[in-house]
Amino acid sequence: MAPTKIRNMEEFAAISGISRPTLSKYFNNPDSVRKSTRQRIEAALEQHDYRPNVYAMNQNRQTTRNIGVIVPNLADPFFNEIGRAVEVACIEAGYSPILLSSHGKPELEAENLESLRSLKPAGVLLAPFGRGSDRKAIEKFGKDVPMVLFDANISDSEAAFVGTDNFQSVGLIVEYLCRSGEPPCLFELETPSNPNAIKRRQAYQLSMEAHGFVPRIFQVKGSGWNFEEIGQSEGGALIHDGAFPTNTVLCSNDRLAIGLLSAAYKLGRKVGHGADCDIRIAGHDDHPFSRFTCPSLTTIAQDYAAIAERAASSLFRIIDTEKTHSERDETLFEGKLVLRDSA
Amino acid sequence: MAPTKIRNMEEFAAISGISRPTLSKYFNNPDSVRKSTRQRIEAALEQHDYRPNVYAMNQNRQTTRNIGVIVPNLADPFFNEIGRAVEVACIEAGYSPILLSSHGKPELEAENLESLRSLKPAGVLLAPFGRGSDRKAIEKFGKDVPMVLFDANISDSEAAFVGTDNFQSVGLIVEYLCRSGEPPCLFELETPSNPNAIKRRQAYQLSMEAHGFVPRIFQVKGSGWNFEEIGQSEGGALIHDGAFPTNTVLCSNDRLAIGLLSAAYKLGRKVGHGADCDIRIAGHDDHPFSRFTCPSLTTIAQDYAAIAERAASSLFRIIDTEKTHSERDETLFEGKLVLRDSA
DNA sequence: CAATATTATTTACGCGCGTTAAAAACAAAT
DNA sequence: ATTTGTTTTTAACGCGCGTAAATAATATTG
Repeated sequence: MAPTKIRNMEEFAAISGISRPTLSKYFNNPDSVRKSTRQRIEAALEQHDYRPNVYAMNQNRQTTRNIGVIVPNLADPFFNEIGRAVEVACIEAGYSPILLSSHGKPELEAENLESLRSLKPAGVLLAPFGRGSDRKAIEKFGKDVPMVLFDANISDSEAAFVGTDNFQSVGLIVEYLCRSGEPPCLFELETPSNPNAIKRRQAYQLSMEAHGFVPRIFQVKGSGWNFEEIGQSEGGALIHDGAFPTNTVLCSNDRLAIGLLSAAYKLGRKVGHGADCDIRIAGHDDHPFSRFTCPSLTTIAQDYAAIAERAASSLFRIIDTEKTHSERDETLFEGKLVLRDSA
Repeated sequence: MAPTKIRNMEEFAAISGISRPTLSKYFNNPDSVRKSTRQRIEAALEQHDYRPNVYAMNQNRQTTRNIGVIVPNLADPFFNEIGRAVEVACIEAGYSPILLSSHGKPELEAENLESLRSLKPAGVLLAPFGRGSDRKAIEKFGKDVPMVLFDANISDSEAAFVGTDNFQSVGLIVEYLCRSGEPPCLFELETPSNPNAIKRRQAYQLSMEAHGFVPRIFQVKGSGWNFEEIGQSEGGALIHDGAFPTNTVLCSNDRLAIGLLSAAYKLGRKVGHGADCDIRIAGHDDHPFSRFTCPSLTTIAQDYAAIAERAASSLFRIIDTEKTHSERDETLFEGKLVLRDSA
């Protein structure tokens, strides 16, 4: 704001009357200087608006204050929300998050990891694809950089993991569906792109057997991220053919359910738990749009906020203690049943 | 991949037999060295996998190969898609895009601009809030850094702009609705967060008058980005009260329409253009979910790809010619009518 | 007030690369 | 083979900051 433009820390030292090493300390951690000094610096800062050169700052550091956050697909509202929550947690802890999306392409995941490497991040929060992930690349990366996995786990990985307890959550909704009507069939992809899908299938089977019912699983062709499309076309075909042995369908995730709802509507089937309804449809994840589907979708809400918060704080702990892999810890949060109109 | 770890360009020069200045030239533009040299470098690169230190590279540069991309809200699928398209265009042109979301908060827009500034970007692609934007900050930024606006324009700005011709697109759908049934009312927010909404309202009025109908505009309370919620609650109230004078409602955007569809469903009104339908609902933007609503949504598709492509290439031209603001050019692409089941 | 602990200053080096100028090597063309 | 034009090498400086060691100044304590 002042007439004189400050070019570097040297000049700012001269104009503020504070030595450069002290300024350097201040910019790397304001609390590392005495209060009176801090106030003098901040006063000068308000008048001259100088900002240290980021590139020069980080060049000699072996590690920066950057935190890389990688999600498989930002276009998916689930990852959008959880990615955002993680970002906020990082900012609050004084780090600079860098949110990267792999846009549904597993090969981009490894690329993102590599491009993060050159940014010398203090740590990385990764929501891996699972199936499609380059496990070796991730494993290798985890050895060099503190890393916490979230949402999707990678078995036999040494990295910490934070996610939802699919056995608990699926158990919850299966129990509800069995109790309130006909036992559910499971509707999912033939080649699930997400390891959670595998856990959910197992959980469904276990849960059904626990209630004395025989599990009925319907796997449809299709891969990738266009779940709604697949749910609509393949799921619609199943409805049309009367393939489901009961009137209740549990979808592996909400996006499939949204497609299935759309198909049911097109076929003139009334969805819901009323006496006049033809079919019940439930999902998993509490997708932001699930409240606005027709009818609104009964589903399981994951605890986005808790997962993000915990993933971030786990990472910070690892960064601080420099113990890249202490005891392999795995934190699972419970899902909550969200009762709406579709089931 | 080789046993020896290369620490810096000096070492890579030694091991590859190429002088450091030549390597430096190569990394800044591979085409600036002779083909035979380039091949030697690339051969060495494959064996030793060395990557220049990004921070050291950029420290002495006044401008980098980074391109900042700022959108108001990545959680909105529209901005997600167009943001991604812009990213791809930048990568293909050899730049490193940095995609930032303001998360629906106008104040974050200015912050993002500031944090970009310290990254010394070669240019910035900005989709501004419009109404809520800090116009002065944007104007000032545009004087320092090459900038192209997209999606939403800022009047009396000197920056180039690329977007959709709302007059054309709204004219198109109004014409269709008038021709195929009762003339549409307009459903929108009282305080639109996006300048496109204002243009669309004007376009609606003009278009209705051109067809000899009197425009009927319904503005509901609510601001922010929870369009579906507002569409559902406020729009639902309007339907319930029989406030709409005709059976056709054009929504200012698809997300409002999705909320309105949800409300109509809850109220038991059949949406569509069939003889047995109670109401027609149309939107604007061709939201990714519009194909899966019940019924599927008739809307206007913006040409995402063209807008992104053009915004990026405009920016590159400005960067190359260093003429920050040549003739103020404004490029508008046409929207396409997407006929589905809702209207 | 003196003794001690904490914080700031001075001085100086190094990081990895951009960049330049002059010299050398190389390629193309007469 | 010589000239000319282009590319590479050599040598050297600087960027803005981190960081370390020694010294000086300032707080804290009894």
